[in-house]
Amino acid sequence: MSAAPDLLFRTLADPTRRAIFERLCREGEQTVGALTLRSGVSQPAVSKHLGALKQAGLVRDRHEGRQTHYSAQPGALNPLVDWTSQMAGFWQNRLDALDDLLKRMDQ
Amino acid sequence: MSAAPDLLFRTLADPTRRAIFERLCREGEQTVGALTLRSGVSQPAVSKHLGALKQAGLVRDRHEGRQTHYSAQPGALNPLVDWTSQMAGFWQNRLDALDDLLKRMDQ
DNA sequence: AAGATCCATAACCAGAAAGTTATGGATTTA
DNA sequence: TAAATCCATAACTTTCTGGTTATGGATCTT
Repeated sequence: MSAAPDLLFRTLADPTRRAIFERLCREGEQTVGALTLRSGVSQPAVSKHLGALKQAGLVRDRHEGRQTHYSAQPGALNPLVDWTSQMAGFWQNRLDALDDLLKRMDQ
Repeated sequence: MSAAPDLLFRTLADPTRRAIFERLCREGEQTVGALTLRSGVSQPAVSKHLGALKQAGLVRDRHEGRQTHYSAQPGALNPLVDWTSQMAGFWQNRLDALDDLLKRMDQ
């Protein structure tokens, strides 16, 4: 199985980090400074969160002069979607199997 | 906005706990003892994880004599699906907006 | 060139969290 | 009734993690 969901879940588990990612999704590319302003934490904390998001593939960075622009990379959420539908799928399969069983018993 | 995704992400971030949930999804209802066997951790640890999963609404428990049966509640994953598609949606909206802008400029 | 700004990294601290062993209540078995 | 089994909780330890302040390199401004 892919180890991808693990890193994604761990990365998105922190509220501050997830809020940063959400802002990037909603509002598009932002500099570290802009993100820091409404994050409620210090600039180094934001930088660290951005590093974690980047390592999980959830954001990209683009250097421009002395500032760094970050943007969301929502395709990185795909393993999460896959995992979720897989879980739902297992569930559904077992329901189907039960259904089949009941039908055969009914005959 | 709903605080639901937060608890879900936090709960599913732990690999051991997620593995337990996955097994319940794949194989259906299990007792604590059965889950403990292939979990790699002690029985109290499994009980604690099951408690966390239950609090997040991801599992149900059913008492039968001295054993407790747990089963997955995959509907609890819905807020996760919602959150994910919302993020993807924001992204798409911004792409559309950009597209519109370019079209208008093109005129 | 000097000063200011932006950001990343280092070093450190405190609280959260996952694991353990010990224990006890409830139920089943002998 | 006595012993064994199942599970949850308590108490404790250790590790991980998110936060801070301090600092420095790079770039922009004056």
